[in-house]
Amino acid sequence: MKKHILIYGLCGGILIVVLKLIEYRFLVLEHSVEIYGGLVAVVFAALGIWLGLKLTKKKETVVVKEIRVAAPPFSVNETRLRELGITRREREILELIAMGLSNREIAEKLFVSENTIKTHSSRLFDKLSAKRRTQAVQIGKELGLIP
Amino acid sequence: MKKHILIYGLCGGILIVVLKLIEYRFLVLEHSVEIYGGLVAVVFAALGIWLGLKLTKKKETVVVKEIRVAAPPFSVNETRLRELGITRREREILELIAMGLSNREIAEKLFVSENTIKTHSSRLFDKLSAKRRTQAVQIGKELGLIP
DNA sequence: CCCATAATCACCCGAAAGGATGACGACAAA
DNA sequence: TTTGTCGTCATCCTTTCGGGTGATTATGGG
Repeated sequence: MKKHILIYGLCGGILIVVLKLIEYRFLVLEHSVEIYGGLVAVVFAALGIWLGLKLTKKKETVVVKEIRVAAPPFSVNETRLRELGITRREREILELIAMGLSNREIAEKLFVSENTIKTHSSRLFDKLSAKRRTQAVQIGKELGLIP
Repeated sequence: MKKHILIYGLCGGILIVVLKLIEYRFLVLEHSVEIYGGLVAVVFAALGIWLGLKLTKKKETVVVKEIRVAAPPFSVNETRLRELGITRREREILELIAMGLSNREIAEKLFVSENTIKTHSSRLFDKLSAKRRTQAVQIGKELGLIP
């Protein structure tokens, strides 16, 4: 900032000197004072505008717009799955449970017996420390196991 | 914008006239030309700065920052609640079911009998066309009844 | 090839959930 | 005042869930 002011003053000084010289050598006219004033005015006005622009140039107003993303991308938390020792089949069944299917419906969907689903879900609940399927769903969502 | 330029020019003219008068009446000194030039310089520099600021004032650079919000604000879909004729109590119980609580736990939490919870949930499932509590949760989330 | 793991299935039993129905008091709207 | 909704509670009964235990079959890694 001080640099600007220095340059500014320097320009003024130089200008005055230059004008002085010009006045005494080439512009010895009738209205030299008016011309002189006009020139000074023009030059300093230009400098002022330039300075004004300089001063406000970097003042970008950062408007932070919070944009809600429509479809938050979901990816299965594989790490947590491994941590808890949950198998693919178990995770798959958790997903179907979250969709509101009964054990029988899941069994039919996967072409296996209902007992199989029961064992899978039992082990799943153990690993998730869940006592009910609704709780398993809630925990599963929290851990990023299901969308 | 044209108005600004007009004012600008007008100021210049008035200034010159004023300075002329001053020069011939009070400031008949040795370095009157320098003083005159200096005054003109100062005034026009000020005007230039002002003009520069004016010109760039509204040029705010809008930077759009996309921020993924951790907790998307949730508001209950009252309209859908009314459409389905779901009461406050029923919605409240749906929320507790979604949290993974059993009927007994909900009953204890709300200081009512377990039978009451069962009636509420039964009516709720009817209104949601759900056959199971897990399904009710899934539908409830889809309809924006619960977060 | 053998072993560990995953997936499959069965049976039993108790607990939880769900369906149907009836009832009662509070409270607000008509 | 009557009517309707809401919240409450109960009883009976069926279905679903969940725990426990045991067993068989693939399948892939060492």
